[in-house]
Amino acid sequence: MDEHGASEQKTFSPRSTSSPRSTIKDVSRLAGVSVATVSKALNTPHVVSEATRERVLEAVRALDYRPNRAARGLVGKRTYLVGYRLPSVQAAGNPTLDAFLHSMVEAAARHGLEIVLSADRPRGNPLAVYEDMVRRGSVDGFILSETDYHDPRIAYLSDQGVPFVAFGRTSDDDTFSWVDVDGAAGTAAAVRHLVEQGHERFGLIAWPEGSRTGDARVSGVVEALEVADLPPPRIVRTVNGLEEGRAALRELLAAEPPPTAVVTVQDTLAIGALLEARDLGLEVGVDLAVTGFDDIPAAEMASPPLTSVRQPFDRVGELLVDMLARRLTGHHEPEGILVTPELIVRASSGGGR
Amino acid sequence: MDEHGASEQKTFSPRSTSSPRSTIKDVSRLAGVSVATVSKALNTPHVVSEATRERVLEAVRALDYRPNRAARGLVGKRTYLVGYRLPSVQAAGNPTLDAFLHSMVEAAARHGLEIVLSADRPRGNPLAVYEDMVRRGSVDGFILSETDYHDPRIAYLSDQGVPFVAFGRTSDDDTFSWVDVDGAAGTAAAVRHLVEQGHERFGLIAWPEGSRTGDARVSGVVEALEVADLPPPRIVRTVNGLEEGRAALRELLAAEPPPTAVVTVQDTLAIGALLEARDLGLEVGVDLAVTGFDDIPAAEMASPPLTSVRQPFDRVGELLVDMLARRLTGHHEPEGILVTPELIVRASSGGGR
DNA sequence: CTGAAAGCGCTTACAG
DNA sequence: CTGAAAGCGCTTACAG
Repeated sequence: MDEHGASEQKTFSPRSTSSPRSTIKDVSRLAGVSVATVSKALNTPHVVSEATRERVLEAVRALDYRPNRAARGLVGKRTYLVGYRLPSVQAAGNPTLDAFLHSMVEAAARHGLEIVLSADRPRGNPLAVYEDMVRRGSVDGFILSETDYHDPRIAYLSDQGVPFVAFGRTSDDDTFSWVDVDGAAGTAAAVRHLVEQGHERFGLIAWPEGSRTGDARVSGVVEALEVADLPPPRIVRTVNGLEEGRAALRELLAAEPPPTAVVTVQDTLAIGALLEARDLGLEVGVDLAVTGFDDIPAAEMASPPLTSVRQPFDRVGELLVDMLARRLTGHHEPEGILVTPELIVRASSGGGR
Repeated sequence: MDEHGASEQKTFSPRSTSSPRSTIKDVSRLAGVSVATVSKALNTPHVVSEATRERVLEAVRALDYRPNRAARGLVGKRTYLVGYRLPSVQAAGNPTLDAFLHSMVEAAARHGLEIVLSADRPRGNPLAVYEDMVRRGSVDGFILSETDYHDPRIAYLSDQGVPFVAFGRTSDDDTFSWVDVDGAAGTAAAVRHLVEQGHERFGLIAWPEGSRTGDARVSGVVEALEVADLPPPRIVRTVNGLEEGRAALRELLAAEPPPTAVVTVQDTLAIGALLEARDLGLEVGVDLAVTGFDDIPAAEMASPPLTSVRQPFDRVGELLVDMLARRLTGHHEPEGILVTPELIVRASSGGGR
């Protein structure tokens, strides 16, 4: 199936020249100075003479020396590692993990940090994985996502004095650093856009009450309609899923008179509504408007393409890492940054006379 | 927006009891033995007496002691860390990163390992990030994905004697350990399924020649048609994208007579074809069959739902980590595991009289 | 079976 | 400005 690589393979392995990694001792020997001086030339260059510094740097280059991570961490009490627990898979969607991870990893690299992954242990103490990393000193701090009301990780890490930053606030007087996406602003933008199209009767497909993220998205709809002096939305609450979206739409359309615009808190629900509307003989974007949230890849591929609210995950990841890097270098006052999502208008939100 | 968390926040921070992490010395003191004995009780329990072992374990429990990672790594020449470079974002799709990462992280945890992420540096030496980690000894080994013909990382790591395993073979006589998904088997299964439906004229939307993954998927189609004694597919080559899929379908349908079944090497292309077919007045699953590859979330949400080939990323991640863990504990013979993907049949592949 | 000692590769006071 | 020394928290020969 691929004869290409077969014969050339050897070309790439020019014998094991495997240079044993060089240590600070090798550098000191080659530069003719003590190891202490090498260390200083690298970490606090201003305390060594220029001549010395240059000879050291030259030796470093010649040997392709890089300080050993473990040794550096052991004496410096720093690992240059940041812990991040992957969101649970069933946290439906996570279409966004990709962009989020990338932005974190790249920002981390700029600070000389790396991201270490962990996963939730199936059932059992949700703190276990954090306790473990804290106690073995394997990271300098954490980035938290999926924070919710009363997140126990926040109490634990604060208590232990371990630096962390959170994607998501938990209350209005948070005493830790966070970055959050203004979900209410996102759904409010969708509502305003629909109102401009002439829509007056709104339906809302939402999650069950009690999740920080979901509650914010609902409040954005409710408040934007108040501002527009329109009646509140008819709300159907359900969990993520295509079938759930279909059922919710049916329920909304059963009202008399039925809504002409349906806002949803997540794209999968919106796409379910799209499919159901078509089966019902309605032309979405003409007879009925539908909007989603998250702008998952499927939104653009839907028919008609789905208007959705896109969260700037690439910025969020970077902001979080920058914030944590500040924390790790002494900056202690908590800070919070609220990021505004962007409404991506596509054909599904037309209609409304 | 969320008054819930505000007041209760304090409940979770019962004063900073921040126990300074205990060290092996604390344990040795509490257990009344030397630190060497503590280390042995933990690492080579059979060399200490049962009584001692128990007293040590008790002290460990009492102090919630965990060996410091950096110290352990420094002396043991092991970091218990595995490096993984994220696939480039533009590697369109990666709908699968999520499942893949999860399975790797969870498998790693079972081996006492953790995954450290890195990202490709924009332009520049693609090996730089690996060289850096190797030279600072920050990981025990690597997991490679997106391997392609003549992957320079393989030569570099082999040469340096750094353990690694690859998601993807590069040739037939690979001298390293790999796990690969049998892409040819995947598209062949799609073809057989379509043949069973009565299809005889096939179109294939593929990537440009020269990618390991793409070439395998094409060969699966070609070979399955040969076996079925049917004419070869008409092939249109293009890059990923909805518009690209639409254009490719138009090109295929321009043939005389046009194909009744279109196989694609990726779901986005397939969904583009689906949308174009509808615009052309064709009913997919009746007038024309279309299949995809990857089973991205959008496949299920398409209309009609898209028949697609699903790669078992959750298994792949685990297999890779298990393999690497074996390598790290002395097992040296290279091994290869070929995993078969699964055809997920949905409505888009109907028709064919 | 147990412990004293050396050492992993660094950094950081501390003298000079 | 430079270097000798101590020490970070472990593990691993080596004696006893």
